[in-house]
Amino acid sequence: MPPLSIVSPPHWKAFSSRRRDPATKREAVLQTAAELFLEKSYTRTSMNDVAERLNITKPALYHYFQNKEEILLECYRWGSRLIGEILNEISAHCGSGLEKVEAFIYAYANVMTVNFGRCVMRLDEGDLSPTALVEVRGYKRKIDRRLRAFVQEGIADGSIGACDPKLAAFAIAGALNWICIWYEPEGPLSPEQIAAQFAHTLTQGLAARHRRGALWAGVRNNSKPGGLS
Amino acid sequence: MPPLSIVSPPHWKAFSSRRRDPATKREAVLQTAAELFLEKSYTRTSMNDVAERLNITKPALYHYFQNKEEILLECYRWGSRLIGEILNEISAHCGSGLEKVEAFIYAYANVMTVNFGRCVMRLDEGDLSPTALVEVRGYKRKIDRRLRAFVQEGIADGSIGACDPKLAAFAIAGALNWICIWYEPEGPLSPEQIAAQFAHTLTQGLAARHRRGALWAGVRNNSKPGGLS
Amino acid sequence: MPPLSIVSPPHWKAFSSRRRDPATKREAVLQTAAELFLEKSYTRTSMNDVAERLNITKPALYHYFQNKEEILLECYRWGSRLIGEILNEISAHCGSGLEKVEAFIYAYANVMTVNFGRCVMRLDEGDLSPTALVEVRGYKRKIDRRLRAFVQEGIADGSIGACDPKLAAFAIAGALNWICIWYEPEGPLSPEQIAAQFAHTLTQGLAARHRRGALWAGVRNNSKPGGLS
Amino acid sequence: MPPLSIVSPPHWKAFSSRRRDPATKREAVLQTAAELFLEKSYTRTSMNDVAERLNITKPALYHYFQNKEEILLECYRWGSRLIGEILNEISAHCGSGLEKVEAFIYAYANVMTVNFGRCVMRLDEGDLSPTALVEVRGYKRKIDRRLRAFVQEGIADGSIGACDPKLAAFAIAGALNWICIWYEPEGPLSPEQIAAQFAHTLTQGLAARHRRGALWAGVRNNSKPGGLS
DNA sequence: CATGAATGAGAGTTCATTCAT
DNA sequence: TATGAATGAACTCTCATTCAT
Repeated sequence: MPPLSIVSPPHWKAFSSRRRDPATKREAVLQTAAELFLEKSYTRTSMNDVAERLNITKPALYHYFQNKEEILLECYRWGSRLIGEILNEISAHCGSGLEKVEAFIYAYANVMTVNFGRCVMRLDEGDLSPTALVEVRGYKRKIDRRLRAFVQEGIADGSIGACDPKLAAFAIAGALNWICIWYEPEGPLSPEQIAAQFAHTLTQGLAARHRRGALWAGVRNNSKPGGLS
Repeated sequence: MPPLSIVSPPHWKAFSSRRRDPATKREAVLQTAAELFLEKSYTRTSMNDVAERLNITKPALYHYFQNKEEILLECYRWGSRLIGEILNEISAHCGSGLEKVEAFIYAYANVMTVNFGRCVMRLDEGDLSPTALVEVRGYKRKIDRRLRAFVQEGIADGSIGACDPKLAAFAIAGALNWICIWYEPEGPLSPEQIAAQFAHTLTQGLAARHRRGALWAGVRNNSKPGGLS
Repeated sequence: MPPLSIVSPPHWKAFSSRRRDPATKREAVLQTAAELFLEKSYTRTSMNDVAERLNITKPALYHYFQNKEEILLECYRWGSRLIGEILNEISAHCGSGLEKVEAFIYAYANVMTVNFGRCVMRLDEGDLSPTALVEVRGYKRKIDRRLRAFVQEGIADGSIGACDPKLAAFAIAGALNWICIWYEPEGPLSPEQIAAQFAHTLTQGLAARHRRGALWAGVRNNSKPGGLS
Repeated sequence: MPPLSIVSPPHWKAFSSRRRDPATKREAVLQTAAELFLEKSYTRTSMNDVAERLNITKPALYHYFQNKEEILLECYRWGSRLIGEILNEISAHCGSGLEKVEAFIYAYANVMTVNFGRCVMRLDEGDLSPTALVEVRGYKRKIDRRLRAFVQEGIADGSIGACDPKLAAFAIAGALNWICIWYEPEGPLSPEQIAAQFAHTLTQGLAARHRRGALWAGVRNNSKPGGLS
């Protein structure tokens, strides 16, 4: 849907006609809710807000979702599915561990600029009921595990230097997840720009790569942070 | 639990006697509130919750703070002060740009495991009033600017490879800020372990540095946090 | 109590059915609130009190009014409208300045025995927010100005003796406004009786008109309210 | 105390020295409270407000008064005493009923510009407990009865035209009591100006006295407050 | 005596949710 | 089917009043 990716119709249009696919309407609710949740947080978004933006009445929402939390949960599910698909594709197509990690960074950075993707990492898990929390934590753990597996692969095949895969994955995931907090759709940075530099910075590091031997080794030692509280 | 005896006394002890330093009590409120805000989020933490944990009544809190938001704002201020101090020390003592960034990562990772530090980055800005929001945004912008300045210094002095300093700072800050979301005080990872690997990973990158001697590999291995799940 | 059957039904009847003109319900709320505000003052009247008297729950009130103050403000508006209409009619129909003032006294005294009219002058302006206060002060000033204009007309056309119109208007308004403080609907004085004597006393004064012909005496006699306790 | 009538010392000075007549302090509390009650109403005046303006602590107030209501009640008593004295003086010294009424209007209008006097008529009786209410109502009734008696005297001695004394007293009292609502100490109207015109308007009426000689016109002119906007 | 600290009761308001039509 | 109306529970905050020192 290339043209739609630029200007998609407002979600409430899905409700303009009586005869409309209920699934479409459900999705419209979801899209609108995700929007609002990201704008104002789940707690500050009232069912009224959602209904208003869709030009429907509040109880109508309860036709499509049992309660507010189900809407939230569906946002998480939708976003997790998006991320899962990325991971599948990467697992299938890419080469070395480092290449997989790089591909992941690139693709994931893009997802973090999409509403449902942002929801997964930006919204507050604490708003979920215990049951739903378990489910969502499951999704997140799975993502983490798969990223970690890429890192481990890389260590094994020598494309990634020795390190603790868990912490490496946390560092990568953190940098990427934080995107969904500072990213602004209307801002100056395009998702691609972000993705590209992040892929580079996280894999190659900040340090200048001088064609160097032992000399630099000493410098690196010195650069170890000492004496900071 | 003898080892816990070095731990500071529970905050509510500050309220056990009527005549006691009000500043101590104020801080006790703040500490307890920060705890709860991190556990359950600001919105889900009621003034009653704070009062209960301190073994006082709700209105007593209003002796020390004008309203709930002031408590929140003070948490932000306290945390921002912590981070500001780190930055000052680094600016004063460190060498090259890369060294500053590394020192920053190390110190900042540690702050992200401390309640007030976590508050700054973990709590939802949206809970602040417009005025307070401006203030807090100011603190955050300042932190970002100073980190970015370190990166620029590094690029200038050749210790950091060419890159967009803004995005580099975002990557670093993201990885670090995310710590305050997954970090658990009782968990298996010590703040130092986290800090050490993050400092390495973010500056040197994941990618293996080829054509390197075994010596370095060993050193890196040693610095790796061991025994992580 | 057959004579009471002409009395309007209790306001809570408006809420007996779920589907009923919302405007009717809004007015019922207003009437009930005005009643209570006059009985117990605005501050001492809780939203619960209003709701209880209407046999509904507190939050239901918020369907019809945004907050407590809006209810208060609407009472002021309603009453001001009543008074404004009086003034319009008088401006249109009456003759000399003195006749206008007399007509005003008569009509106004009656309004001061009606709930909404009483609200305007009896309730405490200090309970209004600054914005609302400006609005209400505007209404009051307008009333004052128009009464003062009648007095000035009277001075100009010779029907009223020389005096400071501002103070004269204050005296008249004061006497009339005070009605809403001592008047009791169930009391022995009918609004008409009050209106009649006030119209006489304020225009003709207390002082006996000595050395006058029978003509004048008779007129005075006729205009005197008879049968007062 | 002529000099004090212009610039009396702030009431909190009574508390500046440890050794001070407790009665003086009590009165200072009363004066301050009356001030605040008139500025913001009894309900909106907190004990804190009173204490703050006196530069003392809240519980100190409870040394001089049992509770907030006692302060209010004392204001009523003080003011009622002032008014009672006026009435006594008039009863003793004046001549005809009309003269007494006129003297009353003059004196009473002045009292209505004094804090304690204003309290009696401006503050909301509803803030009093049932017992106190009975007491205050008693004071008010007494005032009303005495004014009414003057009117009756006037009717009997022919100085006042036939009318219902009760309603006449209400009209006069209303006009006068209302002063305490619109009067501003810093405003352009002096108490004397107000008193003078009110005395005239209420006794002579608004209506021009036709077929009268220049003598009367002149007198009326003199009594008119000049230079009012 | 005087004070800082604390409390209990109650206010207005919001909101997810569910009747009743 | 879909909606306007209604609810109950919860939360923040205020204030007169009273301990404890």
